[in-house]
Amino acid sequence: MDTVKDCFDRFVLKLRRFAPVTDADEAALRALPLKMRELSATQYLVREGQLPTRCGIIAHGFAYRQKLTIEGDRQITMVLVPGDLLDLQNLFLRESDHDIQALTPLTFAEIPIEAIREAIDLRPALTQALWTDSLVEAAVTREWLLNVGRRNAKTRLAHLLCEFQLRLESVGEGEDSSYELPMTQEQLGDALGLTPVHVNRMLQALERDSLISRRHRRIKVIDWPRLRIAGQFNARYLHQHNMV
Amino acid sequence: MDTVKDCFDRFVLKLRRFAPVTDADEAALRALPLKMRELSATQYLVREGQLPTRCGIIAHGFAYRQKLTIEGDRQITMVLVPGDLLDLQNLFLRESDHDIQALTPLTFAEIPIEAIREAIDLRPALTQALWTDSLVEAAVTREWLLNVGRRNAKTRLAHLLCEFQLRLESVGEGEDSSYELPMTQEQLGDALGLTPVHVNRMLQALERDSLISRRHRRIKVIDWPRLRIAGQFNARYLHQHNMV
DNA sequence: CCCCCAACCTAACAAATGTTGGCCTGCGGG
DNA sequence: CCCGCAGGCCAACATTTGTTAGGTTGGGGG
Repeated sequence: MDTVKDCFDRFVLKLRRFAPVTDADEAALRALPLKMRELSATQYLVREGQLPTRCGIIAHGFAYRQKLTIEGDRQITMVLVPGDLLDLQNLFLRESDHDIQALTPLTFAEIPIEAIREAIDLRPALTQALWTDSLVEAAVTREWLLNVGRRNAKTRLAHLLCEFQLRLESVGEGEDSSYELPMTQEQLGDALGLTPVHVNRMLQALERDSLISRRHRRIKVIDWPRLRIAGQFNARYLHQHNMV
Repeated sequence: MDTVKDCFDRFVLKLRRFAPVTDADEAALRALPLKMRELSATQYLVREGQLPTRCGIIAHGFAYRQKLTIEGDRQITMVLVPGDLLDLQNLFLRESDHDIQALTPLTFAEIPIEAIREAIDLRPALTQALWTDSLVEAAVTREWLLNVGRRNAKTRLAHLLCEFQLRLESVGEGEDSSYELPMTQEQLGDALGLTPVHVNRMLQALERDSLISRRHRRIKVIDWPRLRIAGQFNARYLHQHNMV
């Protein structure tokens, strides 16, 4: 299997949802100098305060962005899936304002920031595609803020599960309404602003309501329509049909 | 007084914190076709689901981005101050995923999206400046997510007050450590994921601790160092020294 | 093959924050 | 000049979510 190809296939597939990408643009992306790298779970890709000079695209595995309070409480602000850009923001921002950490064993293509900068200078379509990607990420973060700020624990969790289902399906990782959710309940809590104990209670509640079933860490969505309602889920913020 | 000049002075001042903007770039911005518009408080600039075709820059007054749950609970995801872009994301995203609403009477320069698109096609420096601006906005949203998800009510409120102080100072609206905070306690609650009753309690707590004083809606920061500590405030996420 | 540890689960209790309802105040409009 | 009403304030009580602590389980490493 060709990891580099997988990586760019997913990446380009995603960009084409958001912006026009011609075959020539795609070729330019695939021609970028890169080095495939691997990390084991929990390793850091970027730490807050660092000045990174590379950018990554996930081929396999998951990662997440997190921020810490002074007391060490953690908020996960985004989960990154295959095809996602790891640290595009460092194209223009000097210091990273958050950590990026591997959630599972991770394979990614590492590209020098300078190479990306040259590519977008030459190809306005790539500027549009990447910029749009960062705008969509901001939209997802806004939705998470609504989720954490204004929805109760059960709704919040259901919403997150809906989002994963859609995002994983869209990169071909979710089969017949079930998917591997490689997060501990503690990490789910850190994404939702809840304690692991309460995440556990709410997972059981969703299971009791026959919205999902669980086996180890595989989530199976049993009743998508009702899960959607339970999570007040409206996919607009994912902007997946931006190019219609 | 020249409102258009005020508006662009602040706007360019802000961009120069983030990205190199030459005098020629600045001239190109100032040459954009625009129409000054005014709105009264509570009027909407953009509604979720709309396809806006214009972009605004605030000259005077405040606005905010908000999202609503199905039940009508509101989360304010960002407060916009003079010099801020009102809806740049609509440069590339079709449907707006949130509302933008005036918080106070508002004066802003309205620019057709097409004109901005042409300007950035001609001038890569403007692409960088505006893109960076949207990255900083995303960074602020991430910090708010941390704030709402992982900090207690008092810390959260103190953090928000610190952020306002800095952002207002940086556009010349905060004098001698006090500023007009034109938000009701209900709106503060909607920004913090709290009820107005609890915002009231926490404002009183901060006042009792002699960190701030209040007179109507004017906030005076009495003890900035201690307010910073109380709010666990670290300004890194504002990226105000990106160009150093 | 077994051991060990991380993750999961559970329950009793504690605390933070929300809810309700009512009163007070000041300001803008008639 | 007064009236009405939005915003602020307050207190009693309700609820959600957090805390602590301990027991259970399953899979990877030795």
